[in-house]
Amino acid sequence: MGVSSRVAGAEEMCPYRLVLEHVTSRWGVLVLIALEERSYRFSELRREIGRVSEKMLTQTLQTLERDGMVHRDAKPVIPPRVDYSLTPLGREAAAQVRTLATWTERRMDEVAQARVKYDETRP
Amino acid sequence: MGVSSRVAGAEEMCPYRLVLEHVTSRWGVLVLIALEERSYRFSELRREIGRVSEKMLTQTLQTLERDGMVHRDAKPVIPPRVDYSLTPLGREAAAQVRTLATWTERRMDEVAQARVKYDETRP
DNA sequence: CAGCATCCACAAGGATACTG
DNA sequence: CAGTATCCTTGTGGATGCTG
Repeated sequence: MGVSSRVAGAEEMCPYRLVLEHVTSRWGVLVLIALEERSYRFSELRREIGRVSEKMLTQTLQTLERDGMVHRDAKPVIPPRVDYSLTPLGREAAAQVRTLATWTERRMDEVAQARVKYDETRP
Repeated sequence: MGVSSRVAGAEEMCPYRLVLEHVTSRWGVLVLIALEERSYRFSELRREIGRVSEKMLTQTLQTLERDGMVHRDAKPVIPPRVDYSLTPLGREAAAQVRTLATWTERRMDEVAQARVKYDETRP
């Protein structure tokens, strides 16, 4: 997910698929779910999510801000303070994503069972 | 999305996040949505989705099969015939993913507007 | 603190050729 | 037809160093 919203093959893809990918991307999901609870400062969010490089968090936040999902509030103070929160649109997205994430979590043992079956029938 | 379910950094990730990524992956989404309507043969599905490399489709199908979302029915005939369909678990996943996709599609003009605003306030 | 710019390694993913 | 195997290009994303 690039700053200018580039993804492999992005050019020939219908626009909504692009937004879908932003929202369901690796860090997109986590950012949305985190911000659904409350607003976060940059490095606060970084710690909350864990193991995100600064670069990826920045890119993710910018992409989601550009898509109108995230609101960025930069306070003109020193040292800089920037708060991130969800827009109403982002809030809807977050709810959907969280639903999917929760569903996945709750179905994990079914998945695990399926994997065992799959694996034991081949080398 | 690799055959053995590898993703960058997969090792240090909680397992459910991995499944979530399979389901929301580029081709995963499209496969699930397509198979929700009806079952497909391999190359039928390839045409339906469009611009998937054979390799990616194979990988995606195998991963989703291993996760217990997709059922693979290989008929022992010549020429080979393989039908793919959704399992009950896959059906649930597909419904969620489709909901999210539909939501995204319907919100596209809000996103578009947000982008214009975002873009016009910077070089 | 909150970023941006750069470099770099590795993995995703496409193209091609081949097989059961 | 439905894949597998291989090569090769591209992009993703981490690490580092610098700035307002």
